[in-house]
Amino acid sequence: MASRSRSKRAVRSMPDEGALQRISARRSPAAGDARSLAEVACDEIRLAIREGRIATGAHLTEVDIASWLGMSRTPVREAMRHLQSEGLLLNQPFRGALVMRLDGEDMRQMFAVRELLEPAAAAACAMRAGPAEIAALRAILDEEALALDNPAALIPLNRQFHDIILECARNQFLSKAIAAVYALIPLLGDSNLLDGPHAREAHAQHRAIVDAIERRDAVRAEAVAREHVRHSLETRLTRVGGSSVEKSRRK
Amino acid sequence: MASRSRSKRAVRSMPDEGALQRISARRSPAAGDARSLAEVACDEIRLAIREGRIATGAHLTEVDIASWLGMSRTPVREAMRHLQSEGLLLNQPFRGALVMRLDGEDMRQMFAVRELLEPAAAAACAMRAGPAEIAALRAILDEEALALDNPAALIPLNRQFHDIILECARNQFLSKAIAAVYALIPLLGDSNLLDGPHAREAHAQHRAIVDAIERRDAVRAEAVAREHVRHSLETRLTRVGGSSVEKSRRK
DNA sequence: GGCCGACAAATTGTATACAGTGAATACAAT
DNA sequence: ATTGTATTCACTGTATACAATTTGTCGGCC
Repeated sequence: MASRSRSKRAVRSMPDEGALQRISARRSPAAGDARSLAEVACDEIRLAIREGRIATGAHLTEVDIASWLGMSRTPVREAMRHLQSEGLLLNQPFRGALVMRLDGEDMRQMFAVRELLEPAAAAACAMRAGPAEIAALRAILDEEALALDNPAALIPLNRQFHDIILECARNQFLSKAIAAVYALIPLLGDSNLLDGPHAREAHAQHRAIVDAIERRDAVRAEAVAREHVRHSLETRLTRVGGSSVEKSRRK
Repeated sequence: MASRSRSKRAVRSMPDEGALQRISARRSPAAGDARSLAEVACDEIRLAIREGRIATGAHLTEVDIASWLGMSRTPVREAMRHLQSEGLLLNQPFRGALVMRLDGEDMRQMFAVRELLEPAAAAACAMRAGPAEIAALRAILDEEALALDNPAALIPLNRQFHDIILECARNQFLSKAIAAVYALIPLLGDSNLLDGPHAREAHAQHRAIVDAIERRDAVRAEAVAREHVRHSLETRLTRVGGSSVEKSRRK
């Protein structure tokens, strides 16, 4: 009935003028940015999804994003295509893109695969790690120990920890497979590490994994890594169950 | 306008003129193609790599591909970006892209991960398969049996077989992870199914997998699938060892 | 009142122009 | 001859204009 005068159905999820100004401050010509606008767009969109500024299920169009980020459609298009191939966005041929949304079943599927891959990475790492890698892991552990109640610091540390193990496994296909799964983590919302008890338990498991790696105990590393993934899923599930978040039924 | 013969200059490591003509016949105005040029470009490049018309290690530029396929740089660029994210091409920021090449170690890594994922898919399928899926698998088996010496028919059947199992596993993340690994298969060169004995053994294993699935014997399905992957790697390795090793053709 | 076709709006798909980057090359100075 | 510097060149990164396509809406017709 109401004639569509504007193209802003997803208005509430789009950052407005304030954010726009903040972002497009990137335009300094002399700065050695070295990142293409497409990469910037990709990261911005991903971040906005992770932080909930763009809601899951929202409808995105190239021009909206382009004007939001203050660039032309070309790099935005490239970024959206990339996010589509990652699975974060769902392409609709002439109608824009939808931000994918995951339900509890999807989450279970994700963790089932992680439970397959991450223990394998830990085991491979245990067989290949050299002194340098073990030292790097220990350094992360120490930093984690000091940041257990500081999620903002803990989250990148956690990522580094898993990256080192993955790199140490020296299997590009394992890395690719895990990356394909991790790509959808921004859709899960807040990190588990915001939860203090979970962070402590996760840190203890990290320590156990490094201990096993240092002893070249691949079996133990694999087992602890599997437990680590399981624990992560449990925390997710209890957090969802405990909070008031309910699945919205609207299509 | 869309003239089909454009300036075909500076074709260095490109397919020859025959291929060029064959491809650019795509511009029929009435055809309900429904595929974007970017998708066409993506498929053409992938196919050319798989068939060896574009050598691994070759240097590709957007303009070369664009003039080869008779389209503008925009869809070509999109396709190349996609192939880069798949890992088939290696991007060099302002200098084009290289066709990735895999050595024996890479191949071992790939099969190590497949040995992790495909058995899991078979097991999940064994737990979830309904009559329809089992019938579909049996139909494929029958067709395979008739085409054991016809690789051109066998190859798509093989893909369908694995696709059905994967879909039946009903885990989008497992699918994504396997897809990430499979994406680099075009770099491996000729299919194992060109080898008669291998094709027969693979068919027997397929049959054993379906039998296990039908009996809901997840453990057995998993074991046979693992053996299937191992056998595939062995064939690859012996073929490489036996045939002319053309590793260092060019730097 | 409901169905059907044409028109209009919105959005993507594609082409192309132009600017920026980094390597190769030519040239001058030592 | 060698090295340092300027120029050129091929290529990508980005913006923008235009074509194609889908969908929703409005009017007419049964």
